[in-house]
Amino acid sequence: MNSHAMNRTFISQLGPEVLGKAVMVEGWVHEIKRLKSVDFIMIRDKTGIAQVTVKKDSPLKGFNLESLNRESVLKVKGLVPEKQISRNMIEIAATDIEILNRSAAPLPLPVAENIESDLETRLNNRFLDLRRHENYSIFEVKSSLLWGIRTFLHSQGFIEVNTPKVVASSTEGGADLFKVKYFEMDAYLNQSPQLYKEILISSGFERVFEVGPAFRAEKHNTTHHLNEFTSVDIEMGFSDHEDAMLMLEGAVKSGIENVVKSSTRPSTSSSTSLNVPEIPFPRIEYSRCLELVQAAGEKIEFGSDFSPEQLRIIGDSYPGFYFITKWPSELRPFYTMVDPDDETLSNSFDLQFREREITSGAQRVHDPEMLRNRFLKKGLKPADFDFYLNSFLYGMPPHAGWGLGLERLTMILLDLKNIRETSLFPRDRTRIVP
RNA sequence: GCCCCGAUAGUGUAGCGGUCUAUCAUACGGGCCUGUCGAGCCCGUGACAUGGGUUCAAAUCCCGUUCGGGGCGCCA
Repeated sequence: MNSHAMNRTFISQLGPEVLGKAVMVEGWVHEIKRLKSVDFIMIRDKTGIAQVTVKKDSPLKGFNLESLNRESVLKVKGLVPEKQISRNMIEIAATDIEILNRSAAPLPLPVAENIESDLETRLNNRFLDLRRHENYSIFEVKSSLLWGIRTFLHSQGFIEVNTPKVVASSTEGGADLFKVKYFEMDAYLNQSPQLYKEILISSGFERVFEVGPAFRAEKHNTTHHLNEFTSVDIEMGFSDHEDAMLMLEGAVKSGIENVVKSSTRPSTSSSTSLNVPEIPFPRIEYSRCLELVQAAGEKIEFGSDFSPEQLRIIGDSYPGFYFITKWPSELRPFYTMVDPDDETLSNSFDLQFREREITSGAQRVHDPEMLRNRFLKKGLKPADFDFYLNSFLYGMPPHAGWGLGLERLTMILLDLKNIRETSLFPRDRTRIVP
């Protein structure tokens, strides 16, 4: 830290102990109020808002209040008066104001006003939108959440890895991939680190996790899908789906604990779900969910996925986090282990929060012959996946893992209506800028 | 990909055939004002996405285009 930063005080740190003392704060002009005998400048940094007062008779060099716009960047030195007149924020009597940079006016988006703008307008001017504390706090929560998950996984002997996002072939065959030019070759943006983290299990890493982008070229248009999202993935050797579920609920609990502990309280409307959940989460078998949904009068047969409406029915019975386990084999990707007791089922699970899916996981197939057959059954060419299959030929341990959508989890914790709010610069069907 | 819906000042909105030289709030510019704190008061600037059509008359009705929203499918 340099001497400049050391002189600066964050606004939230201006407490009773600074009364009568000289301070220096830096930030943006939140609001200006000019009265006859005194001018007020609300200054905002990422921690809070303070009121800078300038008496009309106080000569401030290099300072021209008349031409000062909102959102200009200031460095203010001043005295914090013993006698505070301001009712809801700390007051600083300015002795020196330096305009570090000016803002243009009018703003394309209100920062200080309580006017709701369309998400479209907000995203087009995201840099300004994020100056609002309630929006910043979403990313504070997301960061704390991830930190808590990372801490937990480290405590369980996982190491964090990074695998390629530019790949030659599809992971699961199903989801659409973004095609990119890679010199003279065709390549794709990876939809999941699945194959690579499994290879690392063959490499003897035993426990790995990765936090990285995943790309899905699906033309969905919903409030809970992004074409680029942050996937938290784990894979663990000598383990099955039960082990993976233990890790998952532990990680989620640890993440939320960290949010509750460290957040400066999200100012988002309703953060009712921000209680540390009890573990273990309920484990509900797919067949049980099927009964539940059928009992509610829905038409669904074994082998079908649940519609949003049907997930709502299940969610009503299990408010909070719960696992749906033992999914039909045919609904799962080729690398999913079948249930040895019932070939039609798989050792798989989804983590749900009410009607929302957050995580998908399973024990994986580790027998190369079985894997080859699964490829064929799903209509995939094993030859395209030699780089992956080869790692199964020379000693691949049984293993399991999961992938968690970080934006989904953040959205759920903060009860946000649109997943785009949880991505700094979301990529959806039509948006690649900014 | 399918099905609904929408587009009015910087921002968010009202208006849904003539009374629209278009409402309100806020921002912005100017002025006033016991230190304001969701400040207040006065004045001002500023908009009907786009092309065609119907009509004596279109922000308003119809069609196309562009852009956007929601739901479904698929998934994390």
